[in-house]
Amino acid sequence: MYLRAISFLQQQAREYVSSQDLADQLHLKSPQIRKDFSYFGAFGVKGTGYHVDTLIGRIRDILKLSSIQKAALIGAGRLGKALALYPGFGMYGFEIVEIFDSSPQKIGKKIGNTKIKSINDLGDMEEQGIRLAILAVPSEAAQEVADRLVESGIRGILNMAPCYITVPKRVRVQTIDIAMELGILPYYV
Amino acid sequence: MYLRAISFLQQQAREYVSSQDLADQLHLKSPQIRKDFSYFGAFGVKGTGYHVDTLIGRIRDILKLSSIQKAALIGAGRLGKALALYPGFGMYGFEIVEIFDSSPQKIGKKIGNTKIKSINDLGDMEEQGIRLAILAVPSEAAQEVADRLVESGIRGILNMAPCYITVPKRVRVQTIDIAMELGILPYYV
DNA sequence: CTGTGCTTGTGAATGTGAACACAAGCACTG
DNA sequence: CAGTGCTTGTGTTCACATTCACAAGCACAG
Ligand SMILES: NC(=O)c1ccc[n+]([C@@H]2O[C@H](COP(=O)([O-])OP(=O)(O)OC[C@H]3O[C@@H](n4cnc5c(N)ncnc54)[C@H](O)[C@@H]3O)[C@@H](O)[C@H]2O)c1
Ligand SMILES: NC(=O)c1ccc[n+]([C@@H]2O[C@H](COP(=O)([O-])OP(=O)(O)OC[C@H]3O[C@@H](n4cnc5c(N)ncnc54)[C@H](O)[C@@H]3O)[C@@H](O)[C@H]2O)c1
Repeated sequence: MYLRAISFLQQQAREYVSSQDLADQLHLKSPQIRKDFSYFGAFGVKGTGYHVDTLIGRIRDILKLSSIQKAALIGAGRLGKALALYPGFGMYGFEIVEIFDSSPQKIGKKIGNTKIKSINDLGDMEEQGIRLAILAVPSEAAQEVADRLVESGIRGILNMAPCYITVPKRVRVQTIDIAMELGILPYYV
Repeated sequence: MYLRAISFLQQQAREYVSSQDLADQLHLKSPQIRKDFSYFGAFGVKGTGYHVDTLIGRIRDILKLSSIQKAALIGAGRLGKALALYPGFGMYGFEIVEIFDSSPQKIGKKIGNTKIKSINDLGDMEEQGIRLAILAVPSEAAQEVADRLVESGIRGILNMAPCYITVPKRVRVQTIDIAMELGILPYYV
């Protein structure tokens, strides 16, 4: 969240930012931000604020986003297609290098410059340096595909299906349930 | 989250569920679940668990998801198209009744059964009983469109653009930044 | 109708994160 | 070089959420 906000400031050629500025932008309190940054090691300048470039570098290092991270996309349906063509992953240094699907109609076709391969040709992801996967298959297939991904050496899964998937401890899953997020709104409205 | 998990059990014709069962499924501790449900008012049966149908009804009531909620979609791009055709909103009682875009190439075309209208014909959402909007426009346009939505009487916005938008206090915003969620993974991997 | 086995509901203890308040420090001015 | 204005870093306080532990209660069996 900080990385996104501060990258935005970088684009505007801002050199320094104060905790108060960030707090206003992110709708947080300024001590919160100073405490967080202090855990990274102190590098703010009293009276001036934090050096934007330094801050971005530090956060990227901590999040291990300094080097390009390869990712595989599973499921070339409506959502999968949108994700495959989404340029926003680039900002965090992600690159979708493989797309897999199970549908014979889709295998062999291309999305952008990437050819859709059969899920049966998943192979060894670890060997290819692909540690992340984006899962955009129907809920019913999510667990089965996750199992295959784990077997192939994937270490992190971004799950777009509205269901829990079970994986070994060494694998990290992050689930986004878009409908659920929308479901939060009526309560407050 | 509870609603999703328990709806799943309902589909499997499960009649009762214990806090322990749910805890295992959601990777939580069972007292957490009992505490949460106790805030809703006690209605579990000792020795048996919670009645699935009653629980779902209660949670839907609290979240104001008992009646159908109309929603407008803004932005008929790649993501917008996927969202417009996504059946998963139905589970929470949502229905996308209007689609708006600014591109002359898209206005007038249909996605599913819904015609894409011009953003200039937004009109009065409140009058039409539309209180929610899904925002799937480029980041640069997000704030401007949000302002127009607020003006038209929208009360809740699901923002898919990777940026903060500022709205009056009476309006609630929920932002999903898909790339950011993926950005969390490398740290743990 | 009594005993056994679960499961709930909740007071108390624990853990954790946010907010406050302020000393310390840098920059810039005259 | 002293004075002024901002901003950081952090010890302390506070608030809240999670977890524990256990009495109370229901179902079902014999
Ligand atoms: N469409 C949306 O806007 C949206 C929004 C939120 C969540 N989702 C979720 O994302 C997932 C995909 O949604 P969608 O709308 O793209 O669905 P879709 O039906 O358009 O696409 C699913 C794709 O997955 C492929 N697939 C099915 N089983 C597979 C398997 N075992 N291995 C590999 N590929 C397989 C299908 O061939 C298809 O191409 C679903 O779980 C859905 O709930 C979608
Ligand atoms: N594509 C994805 O998978 C993906 C993933 C995560 C987030 N997002 C975000 O979702 C948003 C949309 O992404 P996309 O890939 O669909 O982009 P897109 O360029 O394909 O579509 C954007 C649509 O918005 C319309 N638009 C532009 N300005 C508008 C305005 N002022 N009023 C109404 N409509 C307007 C455009 O005509 C276009 O149809 C972006 O903010 C993007 O960052 C997309």
